[in-house]
Amino acid sequence: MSRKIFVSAKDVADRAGVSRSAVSRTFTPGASVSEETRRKVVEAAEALGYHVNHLARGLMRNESGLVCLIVSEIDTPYRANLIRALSRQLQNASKIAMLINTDRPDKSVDDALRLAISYRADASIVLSGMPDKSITDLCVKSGQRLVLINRDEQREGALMINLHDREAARRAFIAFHRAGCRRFAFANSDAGTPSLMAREEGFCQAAREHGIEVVVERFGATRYQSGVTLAQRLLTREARPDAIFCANDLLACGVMDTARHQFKLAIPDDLCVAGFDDIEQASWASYQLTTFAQPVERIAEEAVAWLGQPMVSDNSSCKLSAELIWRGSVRGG
Amino acid sequence: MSRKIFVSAKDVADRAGVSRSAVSRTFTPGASVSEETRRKVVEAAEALGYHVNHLARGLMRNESGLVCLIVSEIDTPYRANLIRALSRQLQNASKIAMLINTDRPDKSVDDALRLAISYRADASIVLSGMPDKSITDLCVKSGQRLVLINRDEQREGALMINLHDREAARRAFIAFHRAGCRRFAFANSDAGTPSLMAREEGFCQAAREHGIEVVVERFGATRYQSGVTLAQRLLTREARPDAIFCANDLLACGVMDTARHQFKLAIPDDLCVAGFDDIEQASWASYQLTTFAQPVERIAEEAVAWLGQPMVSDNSSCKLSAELIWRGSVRGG
DNA sequence: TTGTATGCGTTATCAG
DNA sequence: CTGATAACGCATACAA
Repeated sequence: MSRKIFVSAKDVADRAGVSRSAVSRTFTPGASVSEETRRKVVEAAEALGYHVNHLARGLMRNESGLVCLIVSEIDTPYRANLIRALSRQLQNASKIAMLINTDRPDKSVDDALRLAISYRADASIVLSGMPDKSITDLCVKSGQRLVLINRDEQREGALMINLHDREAARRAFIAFHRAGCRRFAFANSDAGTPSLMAREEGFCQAAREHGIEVVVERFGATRYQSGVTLAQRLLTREARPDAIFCANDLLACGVMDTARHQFKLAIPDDLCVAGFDDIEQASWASYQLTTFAQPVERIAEEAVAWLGQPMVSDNSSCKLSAELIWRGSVRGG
Repeated sequence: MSRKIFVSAKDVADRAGVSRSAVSRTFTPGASVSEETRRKVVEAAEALGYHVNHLARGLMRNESGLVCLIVSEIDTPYRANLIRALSRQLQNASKIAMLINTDRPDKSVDDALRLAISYRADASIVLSGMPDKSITDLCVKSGQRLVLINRDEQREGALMINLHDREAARRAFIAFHRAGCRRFAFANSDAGTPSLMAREEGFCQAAREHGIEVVVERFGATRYQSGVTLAQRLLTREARPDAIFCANDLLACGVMDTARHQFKLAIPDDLCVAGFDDIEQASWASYQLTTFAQPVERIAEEAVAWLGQPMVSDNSSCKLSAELIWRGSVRGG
């Protein structure tokens, strides 16, 4: 057990020959303190290695400066990218990100939010899973801000950031159709996440309006390996699809690799593939995947900006568009 | 400005008809409290939605439960994976990760450590950059634990976790040599990170012992795009290399894609490639990259375990081995 | 086992 | 502009 010895404002005050209040004011932006006093305080603080105790400050101000990021599968390219953007923009707003990993099922989102409350986080941003209404109500009642990204569910007092998934999926269908594709498939995981389901429904809906039925296959986690399995199932069908829209890029990469290496298909000649997210790998020469870019920086921007605004009682909503990125995995363009 | 209203231990005490201390004891593991009192307290806490204020508790115990992760380029596969492992294992140890992004140069590692001190973090784990000695000394003097991963520099009182980079690089050379390769190259970024340089030196050293000179090329960030440029430089040389060892997998992916698509080379027949890290993409069908796996879980394990041990004054060191993963990008095996 | 009193480091309030 | 004093919510030594 290491007894930590931190230098306090009192130590600085003693050394500088001023009161504790003077020290406090020196480190509070916008407080009135004479140049002479400030100089003495800063000098003493420097010499002693003093740093304001944010725990105590948070206790007083009832504002910790902590923002809780609740997320699973951090190592997924899209998630990692979003976390990067969020942590950067939070820092710009003088806030600091607490990371709560909900990979383990027993560490549920509800527990994570409880932890956020314990640390008196100014806000929580949920990127994975969906918290229970009772716990989100508690957050809001406690005055904690709540942001739900791609969760697509109503929560009193929270900000919901979503994409126009259905519209994007519709555009994907049209692109395939113009490319001369005739047998359409949708490759999905069995996660059942609202945004993934919206893409599936939007794609099928658009096809139906053209009198075309889509083959839907769902399997496993939303990862590369599931894409492999999905491709094996889809490409061994009697009427082999010539267009596969994947719920996200990770699945698409698995589908493309399997189509090429196992089934010896040429992309886009034999098979057109599109994905969603625009992860870095989509632009790699091996894939050149046509996909929809999530506006990651915009999402982070909207979330952080909302945190700076005064609280309103009813729920806010923010709908953003995904940009179609044309690459070589779909003919034409 | 939202005035946050949290329920305090006093509120719970009033409702339960007991003293504040009884409430405190109920939520302090190992404190002596009667079953009857505990029941009343828990009931009242449940009803009111009470959560212990970790800020105040940290203030008292001088132990915040916060551990600071200092890292740049979070969206890189290897980093994201390490962060995932660390955050998970920290949670198992009842600690919580604060993420500090040092992407922006003005947000240096030193500033990050200062922030960690301000939040009275129990420890800081540095994954990127190298803090100044004055600031690490301050950390240690303040009783804050410090872990440096792959930083390869001595710091009083810190734990340094490193890999046997040189030995791994030596094994890479031997593998190439056995595969019949004759013209060796090393593809590095110009980041100059100790671990990257150690791999370069180890590879060159091993070659020198066989009387072979290695062509070394360094360029840009340690990312895919730099791999593209490096391949273009190396593969247009008069004596084209038939073996390229890359400082990490991201560079290797860029090198492989460029060798195949731009230079129409077959891997491993015309060119053998190996990397380092064993990121997920290395196992994808398009790459099948022979590489060295960083023991990510072990690294996280060692770091977290060390945090639970009593502090010692001198510095600790932990050297781990990277495991050679044979795949198809090198002949033989 | 329980309650009372005190202190942790900070900021806000108020008198000077 | 400055200094004293009262909170903030919690844990603990001590007395009961």
